[in-house]
Amino acid sequence: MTTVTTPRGRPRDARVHAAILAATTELVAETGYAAMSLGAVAARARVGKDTLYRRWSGKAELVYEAVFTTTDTAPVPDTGSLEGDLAAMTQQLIDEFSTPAAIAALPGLLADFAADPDSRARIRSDFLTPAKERLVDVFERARERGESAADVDTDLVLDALVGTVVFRLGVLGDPPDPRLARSIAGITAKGIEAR
Amino acid sequence: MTTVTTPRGRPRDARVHAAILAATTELVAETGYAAMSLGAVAARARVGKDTLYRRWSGKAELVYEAVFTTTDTAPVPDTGSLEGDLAAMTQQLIDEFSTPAAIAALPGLLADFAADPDSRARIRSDFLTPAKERLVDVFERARERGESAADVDTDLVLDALVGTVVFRLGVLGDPPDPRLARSIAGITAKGIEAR
Amino acid sequence: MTTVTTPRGRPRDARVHAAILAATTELVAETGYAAMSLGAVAARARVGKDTLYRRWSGKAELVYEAVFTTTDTAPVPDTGSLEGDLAAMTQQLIDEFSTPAAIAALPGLLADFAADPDSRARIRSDFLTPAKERLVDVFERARERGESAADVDTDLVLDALVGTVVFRLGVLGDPPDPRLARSIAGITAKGIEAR
Amino acid sequence: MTTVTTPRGRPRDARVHAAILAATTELVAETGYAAMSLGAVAARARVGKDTLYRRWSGKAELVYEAVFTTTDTAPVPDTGSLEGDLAAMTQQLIDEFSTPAAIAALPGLLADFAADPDSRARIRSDFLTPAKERLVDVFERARERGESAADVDTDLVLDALVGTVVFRLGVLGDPPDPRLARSIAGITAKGIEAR
DNA sequence: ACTTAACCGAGACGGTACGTCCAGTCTTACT
DNA sequence: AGTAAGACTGGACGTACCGTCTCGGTTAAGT
Repeated sequence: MTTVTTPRGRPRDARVHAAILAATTELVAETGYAAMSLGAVAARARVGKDTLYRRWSGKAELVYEAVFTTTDTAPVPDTGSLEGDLAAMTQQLIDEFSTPAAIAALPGLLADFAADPDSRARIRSDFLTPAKERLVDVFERARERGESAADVDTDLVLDALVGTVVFRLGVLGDPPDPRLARSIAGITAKGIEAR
Repeated sequence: MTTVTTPRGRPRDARVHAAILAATTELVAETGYAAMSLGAVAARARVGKDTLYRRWSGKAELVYEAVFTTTDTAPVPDTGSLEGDLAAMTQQLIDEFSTPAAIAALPGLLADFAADPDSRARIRSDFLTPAKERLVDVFERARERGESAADVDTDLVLDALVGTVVFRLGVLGDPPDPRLARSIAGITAKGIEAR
Repeated sequence: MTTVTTPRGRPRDARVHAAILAATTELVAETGYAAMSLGAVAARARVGKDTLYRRWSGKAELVYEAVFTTTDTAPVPDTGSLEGDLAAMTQQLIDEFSTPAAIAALPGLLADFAADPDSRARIRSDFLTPAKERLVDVFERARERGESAADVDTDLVLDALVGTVVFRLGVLGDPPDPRLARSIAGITAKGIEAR
Repeated sequence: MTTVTTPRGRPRDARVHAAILAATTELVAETGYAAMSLGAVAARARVGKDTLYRRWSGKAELVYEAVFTTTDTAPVPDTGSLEGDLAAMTQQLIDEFSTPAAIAALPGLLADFAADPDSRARIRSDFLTPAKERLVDVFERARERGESAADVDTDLVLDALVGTVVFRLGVLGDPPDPRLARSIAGITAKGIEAR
């Protein structure tokens, strides 16, 4: 049972929250992650710096919330084949990482997260875990169809999908090729089935 | 024809060069990429800051030379199977990225490179191209053995190998699992062969 | 004729007033004038910051009321000699300025008042005027006794007494010497008489 | 014997020093002591903030050097009478404190110095001591002329002169009356002689 | 031997961002 | 309407780096 303490004092303004996130998304896309200062975000959002630090611990947390808060409403793909499902999931990943803000933010954001053990753990728990659950569903169905053996290393497959997409789009800056998802899924699915 | 201008004045001291690279490797491993300042490197190497900037354009270039200068003497693997060759190459990659300095440097270094179009191009030309040539050799031999079709997307395979390893070791900070190379190579090789 | 508007709503709580003044006196003595924030006063008095600003215009006004509200009940000294009367008045001044809170508050308070023309005028009208009236009485009696000529520059004498005491106790931080009042009064009285 | 260590590195630029002091004097006169920020000084002097903090520990030290660095070349007055000498010295004091920058700076500067024990000691040692030496000379001559007894409390007289002038000009903001020095000196001199 | 030009250590320089703190105002729910 | 709590804008603080510059002094190659 959670003790719900009645909040006291002036409640936080949701419009302020939204204005900050919007300013962050704009600025990171315009100037890049490293060149974006929190002072500039505050100025663009017409907000004091304190208001930023009251809600987020620093640049990384702020950008993470601003850029990667896909409510993830898309259903788990069910195309009837492992390869089709993997391609659909990879495409979802590419779509999420292909916005101008995401492309500009990704490498710097991951670098900042990687520099702190707690944040590193958050990548796994907050970002990868939901995707892994969807991937487990996909493999479960593939196993029922007899396409895949039971003991697939789901973590490795997920890390490979994410790592490949991040490296291509974020680090190398390649334009999002519409065939990319199918290519990746093709190799991966066949590699798993053939074991 | 390159005009070789005879250098005049005092020649650069090779010991200074080495001292800077050593200090860089130490500091990046101790404090991390972002927290490592060039002033600290200069102080540790007992060198003026100008001496750094005379030789490298900034932190990224310096760290790149200090950490990733594997003279790459290892021969192209030839184990007799595509899977074996891929596993050997992946292991070489993991070895290169598993030193304390490399793990600490990788995400921040890639972020800095990714932020500048010229540097981004250098990742392809300086770092990936040598690896790609080795990978082309491997695929060539596999094709001769009949393990693989002609039209393998070498770039994609390479990006996947590098991206996966970087994400695992650099971003997530996972300890280097001795079975990792085989796992990755297994899926990839079978995925390619099964096409 | 003053229009007495009947106050509407909840009347102000006198105990709140007292708690704020007490917290102010404590904090200014503990931390000094500049380091004392109104937020800290509010917290110590268990009061909202608005309650402070509703009653005082800022730090200077609040500290002034908290520290210098000697209801000045002491009678005008009448020792029978100019020197004795001046010594008594100077001692009253020293007593008022010698509390820990007053010593800590004085220089900063005067600086804040001095920075604003209106507040500067208030030093004369609110603080110096009552003292001047008492000093005029003293000189009046001295003149009747034949100790002093009619045209004494009362303002100058008062400014000299206050300025000297403030400089000694507040600025230089000298401990209050019990002979100080007599020394100052001695020179001043003889200087006036000898004209 | 003082060990003169050879200065290493780039020497400090005297023009930078002068530009900062000039900007400080201007700004403190324009905006007042409290409202003058070191950031504004740096901007006006076209200088980085670090350069300020490298030379001065804070606002108080900077303003002190900028405003109160009278090389004090004026000779010790020798008018032939104690009253005349005191009047001359008081006038020197008034002149030093009557510049726009000094008037604006004095109360806030004294408040900041008073808040720190070390700085408080510096008022005595750096500012008052030279004046005291001159005052001792004056009293010495007066004693030789038979105008004054031997045991004058020089510190008290000096504190009274300074305190009175500071209070009048700095705190109350009175315009510098040309008769002020004579009035103060008149009372003080007669008060001393009459003992 | 002497000149010349680049190298070198040290640290000052202009500039930008950091994260914290406070002032003074405003917005809730409660009394 | 007064009140406690605390969010809000705005701005100064003092620190840390960046990348450049300016010193005194060193080290070879070319004269």
